[in-house]
Amino acid sequence: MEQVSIVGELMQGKELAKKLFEHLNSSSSPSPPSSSSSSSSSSSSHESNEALIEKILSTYEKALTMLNNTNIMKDSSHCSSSSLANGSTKNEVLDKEVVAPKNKEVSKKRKTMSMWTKQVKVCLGTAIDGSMEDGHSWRKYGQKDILGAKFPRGYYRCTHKHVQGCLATKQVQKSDEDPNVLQITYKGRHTCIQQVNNHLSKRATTTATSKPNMALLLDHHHPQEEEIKTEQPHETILTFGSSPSSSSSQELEDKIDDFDFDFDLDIKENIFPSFYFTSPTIVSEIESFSPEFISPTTNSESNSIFHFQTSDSDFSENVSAPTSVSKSPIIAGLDFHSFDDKVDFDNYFSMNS
DNA sequence: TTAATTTGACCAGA
DNA sequence: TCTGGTCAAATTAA
Repeated sequence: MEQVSIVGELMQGKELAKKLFEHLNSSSSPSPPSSSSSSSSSSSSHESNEALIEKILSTYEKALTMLNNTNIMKDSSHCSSSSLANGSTKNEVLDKEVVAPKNKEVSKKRKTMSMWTKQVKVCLGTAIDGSMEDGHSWRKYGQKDILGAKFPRGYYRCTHKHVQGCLATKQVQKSDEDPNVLQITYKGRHTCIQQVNNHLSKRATTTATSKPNMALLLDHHHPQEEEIKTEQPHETILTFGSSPSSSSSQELEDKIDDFDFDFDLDIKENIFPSFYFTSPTIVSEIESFSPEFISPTTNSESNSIFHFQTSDSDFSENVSAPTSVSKSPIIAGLDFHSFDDKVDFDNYFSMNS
């Protein structure tokens, strides 16, 4: 039914990505542009790149919207206690993206904020302090006893809120049923530049030390970041994307610069880095297409998450850190690489309203 | 001294 | 009026 058109959209996206890749290669000067000076390239080239990016996003959005339409709340019940690969961490992912995004407008103050929740299983004694590493620095700004809940809810905002106007917040609350489970609800997206730079610098390191993509698959198992890096509302799709809150041309330009930098690191060297979905709904939907469509993870314990690739666990917010290592699958013959953390398919999928 | 956390008060939506 | 979310002063930690 819709699968054909979804695949078609994805194929189109791939073609556009190829074009963009070629475009970037052809337009790159002998000396690679720095992240801060990449915007100095010809404006026409820049514009066409932008147009390509928009097309790519459009195709992916269509595909994901189709997926979304055919897969609403398919699974929210399974709760695999997937162990971490190295077993050295104190935290453990219980489930990811357990709750579908709640796009209800919570209040006037945050009426445009998308929400999504994850559950994280923690060891006894782990405080409900929201300090579990998820790639962001959070500052607690409040705590409330919630009616009907055994445990108080902690409110956290991005540390860079005041400096950079980052509006990302999260709420951390122990589950009533299982105090070992933290329910973390994220709201808003990170717009803090430091966050982006962290991605890039970390990934730059990774890329420099691990040549092929496959190398990225197997490395970087940061215990504290095992848990989850899951984000973001749909407006995050690209870091330079269509966030309503980051619509200024300067921001856009900055982010495009970041994007260029990404290509320097990732595309020019190796094609696109891979991505992986974190939402079980996406995974199950894709898997339902065809057994051959995706080669599922071989990890038997991680049945709730399908990772297209585990790569740099420092992808921070945009991707969910894997609980286990899985190989990079080939989707319908596509070498389905994407723009790394710049493209958040998961959010795209889950946050489309 | 600076940054982070705590906690009571305030605000807005239901 | 109740409740959840946020603010901001006081407190604590680094």
